[in-house]
Parts: sequence; C-alpha cells; structure tokens
Amino acid sequence: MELESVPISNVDEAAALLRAHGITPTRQRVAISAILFTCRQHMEASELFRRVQASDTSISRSTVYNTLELFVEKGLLQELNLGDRSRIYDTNLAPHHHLYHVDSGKIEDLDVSQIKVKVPDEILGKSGLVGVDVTLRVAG
Amino acid sequence: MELESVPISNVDEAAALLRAHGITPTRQRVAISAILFTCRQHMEASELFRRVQASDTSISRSTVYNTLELFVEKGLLQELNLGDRSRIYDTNLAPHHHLYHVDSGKIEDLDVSQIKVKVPDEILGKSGLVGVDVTLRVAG
DNA sequence: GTTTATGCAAAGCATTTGCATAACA
DNA sequence: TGTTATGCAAATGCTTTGCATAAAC
Repeated sequence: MELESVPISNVDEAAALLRAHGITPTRQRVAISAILFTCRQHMEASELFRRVQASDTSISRSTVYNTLELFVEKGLLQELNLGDRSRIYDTNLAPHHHLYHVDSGKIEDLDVSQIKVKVPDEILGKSGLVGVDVTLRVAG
Repeated sequence: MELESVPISNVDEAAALLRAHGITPTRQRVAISAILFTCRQHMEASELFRRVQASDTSISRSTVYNTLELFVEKGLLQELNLGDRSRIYDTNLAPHHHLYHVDSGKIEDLDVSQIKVKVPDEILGKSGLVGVDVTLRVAG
C-alpha cells in the first residue's frame, strides 16, 4: 500500500523534516532518520540500534531509544503492538491495520478503509475508544 | 463475559483435566493448573512463576515456562499478542477479541460475536486466513 | 531401565536508568 | 551560562538454554 511517511533521500531533507516537527536536528537524529525513513516500514528498536552502529555514525543505545520515543511524541513514527517482545516502530503514520504472515514473519499494512469493523456502543460503556487494532494472521 | 475455560476447584479435577488433554499430571503441572484456572483470565508467565513460588509448591522457572508451552500445545491455553514484552496466557479458549484499558492496563475479553469484521477476499490473495485479532483500546 | 519431566544456575536479549560529559542556543 | 542531548556502563526484567538429577511408566 501507499505510505504516508515522508521519504527522505539525504541529510538536508532529514534535517528539514525534523525541524518541521519541532525537533532539533542533531547529527544522531539525522542519522537515525536516514535509516528509518529510507528503509522498510517496520523496524525494531534493537535492530535500528544495530544498523546505526554499523553505519559510519556511531550512536549510543540510549540515544537511539530516546530518539525513537521523541519521534513518536512528535508524530514522526507510530509504535506498534504486534506481540513481539521488542519495540516495533512504523513509519506509516496513517491509521492502519496489519496483515501478518505467520510463516515468514512479514508484516504488511492495510489501510483502515480495507477492513470494516463494527463496534456496538454498549461495549464501550463510559470509556472512549482510543483506537482499533486489527491484525489478520495469514498463512501460505 | 462467560468463560469457556474449565474451572477447577481442587487437585483431583486439575489432574483429570490434564489427563483428559493427554498431559501427565505431575505435581508441578497440577499446581500450575490450580493457579491458572482459578484465577483471573490473563496472566503473564513471569507472574505465574512468582505466584507458584509463593504457594506451597515451589517450582523452577524452566518448569513453568515448559508447562505453559505444553498447555498451549495441548489446547488448554491460548497465548496472546498484546504488545507487552512478556508472554501472556489466556484461559479463555474461545476465539475472542480484547478490550484494552490503556489507563489501567486491564484486559477484557469480547466474544467474537460482539464485533463484526469484514475482510475483502482480495486482501488475502492466495494466503489462508488463520485468525483475526482485534483489540479495542479505550480510555477513561 | 528408558523415557519424560524437573531443577538449577547461567546466559541471552531488549530495554531502562543514572549520571557524567558534550553540544547547543 | 543554562538548557538540552548524548554516551557509557551497569542494572533490570523476562525468557531461554544446557545439563545434571529425579520422577514416571
């Protein structure tokens, strides 16, 4: 499906993107952005740390974790709940669901328009609906 | 909501339940069952370990984790994917969805009949639909 | 007597924390 | 200079592993 994340091709664009979101574009944050927004959509925090380390810019663990939190806070990333034991981040900012290939572990995004979910009001009671997460597990 | 898990009130019933599922009812497995099937529905592996330890029957970590895996395999438990970083098990064996209270962390079950999900065939392609997980996040 | 289950302690892995240093405005 | 960001190394928490011992059939 189409992404809503902003693809960035170079350091200047990354810096501009960060600034546009009220984030001071430090060397480390730019490096992280470069990896996040040019790679595939879903990435674990720990994998990102490894990738950044492997790149020419070495960055500490804490910075990576801090930065990811900051990006979520500033609306550059979404954090996913896919039941893994690690933090998974998604550069797709649109509300969306997931198609999870149980055999390969691959995750595909599904636009919310592709799946209809009907929630009766009685279920919610006095609580407000914050979000609806749907994961379709498929095999083969 | 109503449970489909088998409530057990004593050791003999636990043993019978295990045997009925082709599981040798060892002292440890019975103790684990006693906690699992008489307590609330959702429990983390690590919490179960702590609870068993606190009870009169002391059991090793490995046994607890092995046993939980075995119970899932034999159809006594379901393992959940709720985005926590720990293993969560559910004694509710019926297919169901979840209502997640983001403020308190509380999880409630929703029968599949309570929520309608419509998945167009095109999405699945050649893959077979193994399951549909819906989590409603609510606040307040 | 073999198979099966359990226990123990250590390792693994992702994440978090506290605090000192460095960069920035 | 005062705030904000980074780095380091250790701690935390949960899970997993390997192997020796014990229990079950």
